[in-house]
Amino acid sequence: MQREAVLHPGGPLLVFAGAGSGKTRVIVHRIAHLMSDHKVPAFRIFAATFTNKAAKEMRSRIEAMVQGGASELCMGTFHSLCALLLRRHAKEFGVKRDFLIYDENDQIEVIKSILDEFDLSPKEIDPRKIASRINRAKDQLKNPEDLIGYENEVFLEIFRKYQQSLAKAYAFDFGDLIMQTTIALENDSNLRETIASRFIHVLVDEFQDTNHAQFRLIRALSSAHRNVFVVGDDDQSIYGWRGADRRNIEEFRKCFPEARVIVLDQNYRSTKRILRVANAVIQKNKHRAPKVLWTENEDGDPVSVVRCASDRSEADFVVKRIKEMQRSGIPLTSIAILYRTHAQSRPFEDSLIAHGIPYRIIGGFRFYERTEIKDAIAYLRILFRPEDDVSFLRIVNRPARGIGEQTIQAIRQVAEEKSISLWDASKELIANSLIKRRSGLYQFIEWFDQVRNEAKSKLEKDGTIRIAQLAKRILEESGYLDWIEDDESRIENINAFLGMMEEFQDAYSAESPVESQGGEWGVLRTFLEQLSLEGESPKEEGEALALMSIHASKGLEFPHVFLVGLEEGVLPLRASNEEELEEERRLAYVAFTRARKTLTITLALERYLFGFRRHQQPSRFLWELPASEIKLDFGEEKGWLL
DNA sequence: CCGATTCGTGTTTTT
DNA sequence: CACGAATCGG
Repeated sequence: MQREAVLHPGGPLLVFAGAGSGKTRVIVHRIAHLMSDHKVPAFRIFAATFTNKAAKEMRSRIEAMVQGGASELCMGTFHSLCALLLRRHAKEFGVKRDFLIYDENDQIEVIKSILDEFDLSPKEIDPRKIASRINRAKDQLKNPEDLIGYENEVFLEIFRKYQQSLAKAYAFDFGDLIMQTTIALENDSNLRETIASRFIHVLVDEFQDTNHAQFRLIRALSSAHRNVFVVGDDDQSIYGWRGADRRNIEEFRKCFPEARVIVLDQNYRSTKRILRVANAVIQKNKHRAPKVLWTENEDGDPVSVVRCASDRSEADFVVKRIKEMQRSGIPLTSIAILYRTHAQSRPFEDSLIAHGIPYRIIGGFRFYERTEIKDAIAYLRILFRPEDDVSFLRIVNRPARGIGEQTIQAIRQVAEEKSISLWDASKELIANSLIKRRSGLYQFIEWFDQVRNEAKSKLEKDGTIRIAQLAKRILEESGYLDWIEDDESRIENINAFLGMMEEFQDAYSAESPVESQGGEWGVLRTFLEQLSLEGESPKEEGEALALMSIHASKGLEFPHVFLVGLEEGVLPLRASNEEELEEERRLAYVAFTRARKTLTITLALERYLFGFRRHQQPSRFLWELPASEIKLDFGEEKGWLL
């Protein structure tokens, strides 16, 4: 069946690919096949993946199969691909080529400013909830006007203001990237013709986790040729909270009635026992396409279920088990600990450190989310885009320059009246001598303007500029470094960040010396963009154990998996309705099916949760495990509950 | 206006 | 527990 999918002659194809059925392999081979046997030029293939990391891996696997050209593939997340299209065809899309990308933190800051302006405290209205509602609207390709009558006026007013703020800063949020691209393609038939006829083949991985906007994008992109190849598994849809719509699978069949459907239900990854456990659990979901994965692999060991007294002893147990495995020659890289929430990693980290076992946390609190790194980024963004109010507010008084509430309000007022950015409003105040020459704001604006001008003229003269050097200068002259000098780790982080910039620029100028689309600030802009789109570059070195959330484990596999915290309130974390419960169950399913050889499930009777020590009930999912495939382990105590 | 301190609140998952 | 917001003295 894999072969059928790879060699599919053309037209729409829907591949139902169960966990471990060789989904990635099929996509990789499919692309390689198109390139070498059908002579499809790489740049005419559009392939959307779930993460940029996955794209990178696939790209290098394809590179190894075809001789060269894989670097030309348009492959990445929907967000990166849309950013690419919008930039490359900025004129046709009617957008500014140098747009910034706002991530969720930026969104929250914008919303907070708006709430402030409306005299609403963040207590009455949760900015995160607003952000989420805005994002969900965009997933449906809806703007505020489309929602009149469906959403309350206050929200719509905030939404409108929010869009204005982004427009002023020439910024797009994640939702805009998809929405702008899709709407333009749908409404402008010339543009659609140009773009859609360029991409002869459209491939989509993890199709079950696409949202409605992404579906419409796929439809528009494949309108010319209908060579659309989607791969997914409704049982692994775990991003409903982010707007993913599993109905896209049915929608696809409606929209492409001639589509061929191929089912990959042979699993090549796990043992029979692990698979039986996973199958048994997922079958409890009512809303799914019926299917049963099978395998020719060996039976393997029973799945162990271990009850521990507390979160601490759960961690100690797992670490003890890992030490035993290590002694018997199992490499740490073949083991993973999976949990529902990042908060659960703490006790494991403590225990691993105590035992001197190297580990790596995937996802979670990221480097670039540290305050000092965010500050540095904000300085760079203001340099590149003075109209970026979010960054302006962030650093205008860090370090303290005597610019407080009063001054900010004055700037805000001018900005509001003239409908300009805070930066321009500040300049306005200075020009009208409403601000004293000796004031902090005056000095700050003058100084920064000078830095920007010098950098610009240097760029014009030399054609290039070392961004790390520039950043260093800014952080020094602004007094930021002195301000944090007592904090050793912050200084270190800043230095690491500067190092990242150096590295990035070397790689960048080696890769695209001439073709640096995006104007004179190309390097800087691309650097900032990568930061918001994919976070820091992953440094994967050395023999280490992996810790990650179940979400982050999607698409990965490990010979040995520990799934921890199988308790009510942890997994399932919430189950206020059937829809939510089923998504939690799919999460458990995804976790089970990461394991190749052994799967160990643990739970604690007591754990720290919400600041309290709480006694925990075993997860309802434990009762769904087939007794014949599992081995109960009583841990330290007696009196098993099941 | 600054910075330190206290207070209170609220906790998923991520492009 | 950890963060941000409110508060207060300088």
